[in-house]
Amino acid sequence: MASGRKKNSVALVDVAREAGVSTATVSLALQEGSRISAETRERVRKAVEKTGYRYNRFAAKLRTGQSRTIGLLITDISNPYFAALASGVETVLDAHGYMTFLVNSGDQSARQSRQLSTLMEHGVDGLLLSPAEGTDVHSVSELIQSGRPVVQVSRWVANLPCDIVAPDNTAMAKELTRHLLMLGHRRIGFLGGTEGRSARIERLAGYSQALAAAGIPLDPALTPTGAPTRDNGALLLREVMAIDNPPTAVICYHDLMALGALRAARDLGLKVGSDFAIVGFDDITEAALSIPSLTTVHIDAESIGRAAATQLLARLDGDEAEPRHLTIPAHLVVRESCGGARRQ
Amino acid sequence: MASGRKKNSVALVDVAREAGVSTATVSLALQEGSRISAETRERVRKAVEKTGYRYNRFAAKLRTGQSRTIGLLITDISNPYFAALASGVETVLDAHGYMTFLVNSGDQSARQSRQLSTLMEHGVDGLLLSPAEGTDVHSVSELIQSGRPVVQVSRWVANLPCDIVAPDNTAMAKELTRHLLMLGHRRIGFLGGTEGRSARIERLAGYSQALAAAGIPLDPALTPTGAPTRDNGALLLREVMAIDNPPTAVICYHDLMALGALRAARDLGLKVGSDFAIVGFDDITEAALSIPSLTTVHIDAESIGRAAATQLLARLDGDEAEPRHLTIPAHLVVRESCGGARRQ
DNA sequence: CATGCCAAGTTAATCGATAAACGAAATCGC
DNA sequence: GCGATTTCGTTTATCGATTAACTTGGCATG
Repeated sequence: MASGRKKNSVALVDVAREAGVSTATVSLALQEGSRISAETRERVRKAVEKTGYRYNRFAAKLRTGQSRTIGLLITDISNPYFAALASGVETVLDAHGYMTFLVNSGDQSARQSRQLSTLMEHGVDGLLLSPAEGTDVHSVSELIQSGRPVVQVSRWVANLPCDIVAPDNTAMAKELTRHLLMLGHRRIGFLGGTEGRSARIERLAGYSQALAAAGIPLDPALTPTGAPTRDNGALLLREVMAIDNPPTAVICYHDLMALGALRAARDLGLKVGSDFAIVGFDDITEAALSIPSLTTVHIDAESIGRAAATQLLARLDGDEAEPRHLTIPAHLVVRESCGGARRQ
Repeated sequence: MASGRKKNSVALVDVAREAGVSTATVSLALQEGSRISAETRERVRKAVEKTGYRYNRFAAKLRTGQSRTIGLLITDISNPYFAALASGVETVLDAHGYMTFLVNSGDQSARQSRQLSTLMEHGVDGLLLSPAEGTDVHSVSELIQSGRPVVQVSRWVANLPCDIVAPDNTAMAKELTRHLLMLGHRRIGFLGGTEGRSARIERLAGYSQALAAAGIPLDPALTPTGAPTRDNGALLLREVMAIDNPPTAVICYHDLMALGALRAARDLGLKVGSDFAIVGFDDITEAALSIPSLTTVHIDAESIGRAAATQLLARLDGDEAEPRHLTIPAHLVVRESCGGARRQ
């Protein structure tokens, strides 16, 4: 078929030959708003059709330095929250002709560093990062210094000159805690999340503020840390229920942990929804369907993903303003697991 | 810092200058087992270190035609089954130096076609595909004809010259049905999955075989189709329960639908686990945790992902054998939702 | 000593798209 | 009518890594 070329792929030069113009003309004709007559442009279009030409992004990248590719590095793909977030990101980027490299660090910082390095090698134009526990700031700032915009999503580490898009954790935790206080609870626990993780710090802050406002002292025994997994939710609940003066309500770091805690509560014989309250964060699909259904904070992961992607696109478009910290609103969803007034 | 070059990136030529050798030497030194002395190789290694050189895969791709990138195109990222599958794929490919483009078609074939095209443009070396409903065979075979190996995962469409890695749907559906028969059920439904979808066809086949063996005729009213979503699980259960002679047990296309059906059953006042049986496929995490917990077929999505990735790597390595259909074993997990013997 | 051979490196062409710089024809202004 | 400007296109260098083909020096062999 193709004349005497070795590769089976059709290149710009083949289209040019077919259309009887130079490769430069073809290249220009394929870009919007360039100085090529409508007539020639049409001829090129036909030649492209006829030859079955396919754009070679690699060659273009080599020349222009743009890959139209971005990296989305998250910590846990099996968490529906991140699945939704990824879906939001993809929607926006896809609409702007960008391709997304979705990478899963499994919350391991060493793995994350390797992945960052690979992403750079693959020439991503920018990065959306939900940093892993113990993230090495250096490996990220190397990326930033190479001129590629980075946006931290959902979680963040300090001291990085980049945008942040995250839910308003502190405010929501405060509201959630106040709700429990209003229901009569006085011993309220806060379970899980890793020490030093931004989301835990912020949520714990909101929790503390609400307690302080109610004149209740903080009790460290009620706020154990733990990696954010379902199993740990169960584990930490057993832990706080074993202390001398156990809580009557617990706020879990997120829904996945809350669902684990729910399961453990059932095994412990606690009547969640009447004797005992368990609440979470995120409002993943399962939260509405569990028994009892989970009171939680609805965080629209999909729209956080969209917002983060939009922000990244703005940066790629040349927005040079100071790093922004975007806060995405969330709202309380009261369901069964927090019960009515506490039975005493 | 860098002498007089425009781009801030360090290229092979910079390393060569630093090490006092030619770019060819540097390139060769960086590849295993090439004819470069240990001494020179060491010098190059130091120069790489010193200059902060980073491999440019785009330039390499342009020359060699290899991107060390593969596409993983799935239908529903929010289904934990696919999340696990993706995780398995990534593990294997990552270990072999490949990067994964994870793309989510949302089960829309038009979107999938566009995404396939984009993936080609981005020069993926191969593709792992879980085809969307109504997949356009042509768009996939174009990819295959361009010489890139494709492996269909979990689901498949016919008439494509490529490998298939999928669970043994027929055998497992047969076993599941037999289990329900053994428990005394005679009216058994099969809910959902889209008409023509491979997994539905296979599972329905196993179901039919088991019924036939028990001398029970097929009743089309008991096997409604429907897109595989949680909501449809609920919908279809209501549908079959409204017919004249409703079933006493239903097999759902997969766990997500089964969980939807479970919810609907509760609303309908059915006592799942004693009066009524609901079973699924996949054994997603939630299946073990629902109330009642779900009897299902454990399909290890992660290992299917690993197997598929391994198969793809073999093809990329030059394996030219005839297309294979790999069947991954699965096993029945009996939990609460199928009950003991049926109350009559 | 001439010849062949090997080991270690180098030269230079190549992959495919882009865009700066240039050229040529057409149109305009006065 | 003549220089100036606009319009549409082409020529060509470039991005960075790879590798076939070639050079060079060292060593062995007859």
